[in-house]
Amino acid sequence: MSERDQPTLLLIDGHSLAFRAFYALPVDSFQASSGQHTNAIHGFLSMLLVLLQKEKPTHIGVAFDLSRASFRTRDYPEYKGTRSETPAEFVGQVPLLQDALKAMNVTTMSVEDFEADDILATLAKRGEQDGFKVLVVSGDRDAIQLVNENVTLLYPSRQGVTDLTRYDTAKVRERYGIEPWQYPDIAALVGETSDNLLGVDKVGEKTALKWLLQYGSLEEVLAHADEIKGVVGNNLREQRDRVERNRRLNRLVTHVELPVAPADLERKPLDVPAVRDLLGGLQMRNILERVLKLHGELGSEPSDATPEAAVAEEPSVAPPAPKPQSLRGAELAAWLSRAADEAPEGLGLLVELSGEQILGAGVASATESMTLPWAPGAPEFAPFEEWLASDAPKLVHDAKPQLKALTAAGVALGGLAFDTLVAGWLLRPSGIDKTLADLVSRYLAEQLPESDPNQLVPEDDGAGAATQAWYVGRVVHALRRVMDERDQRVLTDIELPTLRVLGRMEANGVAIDAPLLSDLSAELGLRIESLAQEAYSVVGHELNLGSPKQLQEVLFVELGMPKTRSTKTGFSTDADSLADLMETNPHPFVDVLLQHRDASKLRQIIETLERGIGPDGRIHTTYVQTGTTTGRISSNDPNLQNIPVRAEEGRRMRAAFVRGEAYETMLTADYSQIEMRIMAHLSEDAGLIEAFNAGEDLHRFVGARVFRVDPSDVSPVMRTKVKAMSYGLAYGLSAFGLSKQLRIPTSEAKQLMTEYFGRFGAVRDYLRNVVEQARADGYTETIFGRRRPFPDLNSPNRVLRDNAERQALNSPIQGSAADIMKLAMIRIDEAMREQELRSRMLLQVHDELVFEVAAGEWDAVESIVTDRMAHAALLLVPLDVQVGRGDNWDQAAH
DNA sequence: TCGAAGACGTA
DNA sequence: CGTACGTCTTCGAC
Repeated sequence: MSERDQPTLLLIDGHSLAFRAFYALPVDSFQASSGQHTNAIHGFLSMLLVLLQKEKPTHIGVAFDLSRASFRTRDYPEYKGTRSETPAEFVGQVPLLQDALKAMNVTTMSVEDFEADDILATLAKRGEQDGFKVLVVSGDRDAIQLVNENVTLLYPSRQGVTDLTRYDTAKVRERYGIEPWQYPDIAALVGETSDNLLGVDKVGEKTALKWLLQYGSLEEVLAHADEIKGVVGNNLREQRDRVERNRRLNRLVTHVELPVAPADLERKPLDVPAVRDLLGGLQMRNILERVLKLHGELGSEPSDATPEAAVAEEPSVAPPAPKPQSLRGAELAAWLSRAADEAPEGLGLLVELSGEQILGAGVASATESMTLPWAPGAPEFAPFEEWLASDAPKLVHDAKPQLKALTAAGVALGGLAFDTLVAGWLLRPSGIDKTLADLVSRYLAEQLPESDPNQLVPEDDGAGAATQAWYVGRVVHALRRVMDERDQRVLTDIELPTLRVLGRMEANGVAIDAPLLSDLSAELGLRIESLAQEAYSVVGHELNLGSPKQLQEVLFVELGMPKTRSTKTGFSTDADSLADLMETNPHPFVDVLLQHRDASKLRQIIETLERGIGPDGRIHTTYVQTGTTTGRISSNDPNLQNIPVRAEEGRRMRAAFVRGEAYETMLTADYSQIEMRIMAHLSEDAGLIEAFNAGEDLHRFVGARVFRVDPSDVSPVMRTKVKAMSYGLAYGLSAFGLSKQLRIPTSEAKQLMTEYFGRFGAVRDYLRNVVEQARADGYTETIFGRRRPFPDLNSPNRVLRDNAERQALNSPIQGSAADIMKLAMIRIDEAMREQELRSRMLLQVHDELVFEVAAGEWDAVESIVTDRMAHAALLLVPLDVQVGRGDNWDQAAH
């Protein structure tokens, strides 16, 4: 038989692969509307499909464990005893997976008293004898012993399931330095943690391999155990029982009695209706399509309809995009009215833009789409503008720029009912789904057709505006099925109204005193130049002060300074490290360098701001509503949320943010200690609640409790320490971190934390509880129901897990504060519009808002702002709002 | 030209 | 070995 004609037998350990899939794919993302989890099924079938395609096996079999009990557990009851309870979400998927395989006409089998790998071993051996090329897929390393010139093991990698490492004889030799059949000898000596098999103490792969190479086999190693010196030799002699037991248990059985022979496992065509029924019912559209596609490529089963026809009949398979129509005038009015009536859930809408310029629009229902070569004001599209302005629900992807363009063109947009970008972010705030195409692929398991940039709107047969609008509507449909009422409320009550407010703020912009900025920039330029010269003369040569690499050379080599904290590429030259250096080794170079850095940073910020000033003399930042994991808003292009404020020079920069000419003054309003207040609310800590209700200086109050003194006796040092501790709490600060920040010994930091938690115990309980709850739930939640998933809380990787714990601790606090600020903004905006004030909201910096106030409106604005901010949420402690007034941002902040 | 790393500004 | 961001510069890979 020629190589080409040799039949290939694919043997899979079903349980172990499905289990890998379960942990490789997020359980929450694969769920049918019934609540049935499908991630393991999905992952397993993905892997199977890849294998069918790549390996083209002629015969297939999948073996499952019947239960945990087997002849091995009778021999050694603790076998696999350390494995924790199988998650319920997984257990429920196994029978469904078996059904799916049955529908695909793939033989599955289980045998009482044996594990799946024994079945595979038996079939592999027979298959080899019968002339098959055998592929074994198993996540159990013991399967390595099966490898030989006719048998290859495919072993799943740590992360995915579709990523399989191919172990043939050569690969095993390369990886383990032995022949495959010797692997159980190594494993017997080393042990296998996952099977609860202890090996010989202090013996790892290296030692085991050395012995095997020296004596030739495990038997010989044991026979010569007396000759082996040292502690390991002793251990081997004392623990040879373990080795013998391990070797007994890890030998796979090749004589399991089976009802089938390899030849019976021939690949057969699918039972198409059964496959559709099962996978369709589980809403696994993507997998279903792939299965049917592969089936079609097999070209079998002539009795069934062609795959294309089958797709059209089956509603769970992607419908083709409707051909866009193009109507205008009365016909358009009639279409819109009928489509809107037929789709009470809303119509997809896309306003096509080039910058702020409107190029056209697309509208779509579930079955029809409309392309509009529309320019605002064109009479033949008047019905469209009326529909836009009406309350009729619109479904949009990334509505903010479209809303802004419409507003700028004098067109109103009413009834914004859904934004797929925002909703996608609410479900997965870690931010992987950024485009409509991402959402289409995740939630519809389809590909958004490529849009042709050269294509004009009317000829819309790719992803033009109409087709995109149609996809938006379908994504909304899919998203609504995965969103519960809580998700929907966050979207409707918080995010969509916030989107409108942000749009207005961006359009408003903030006026800049450009001459003030350029004066400051020039002054800084001079200072930077002279500081650089000074630095060069101190070290005796020129260098690039902005290059950490060159700085390291000068600091640690030329000047011989002690090494600082190490980084990936060497040693740190950051401000903290340099400050440490100044303590032990004061040197003029370090001092000059720090000043130079300071001035350069400031000038750099100024230059960025100057580039951002528009023709109207104002800076229009962009607020990114979907840019953070916690619910905060971010600002970019330019970022106006990191304008310096701490240093004196920074304040001069803020003084360049001024009221517009038509306005009387600026108003700033900020929440004081909002995160600590949220902490008080969430933890219900009596002491902290009292602190806020007492109305006394928070840190003085807390200091008095922690140091057991009278509030009037809290010294500035005590206050600083307590303040750092309080702020650090919400970040998961450790004693080490606290000691570093306060430059005090770790022991003192530890002591401080102990005292603090002794007095505010409910805070500690709360913080612990948040993490535990998140570990159990897989997510955290803010006061208003915004969720953030935390897949890493159960990670075996400690760094990942520790990071996730701190994030989980911080998220409800930062996120609730963000929610409160958004609600306040919505209500302020609403009240200002109701009262028809000309004053405008300009900036949001997380806990601060900046307004410009029109003449005569101060009292009204101040009262609205204070009231709406203070009452945005009802907590166990009051929300304190500080308001300031001035001609510019700096002045108004005091 | 791009991305990573380091640095640093804000809440 | 403290959360959440955005932007700049340098430097090495492409």
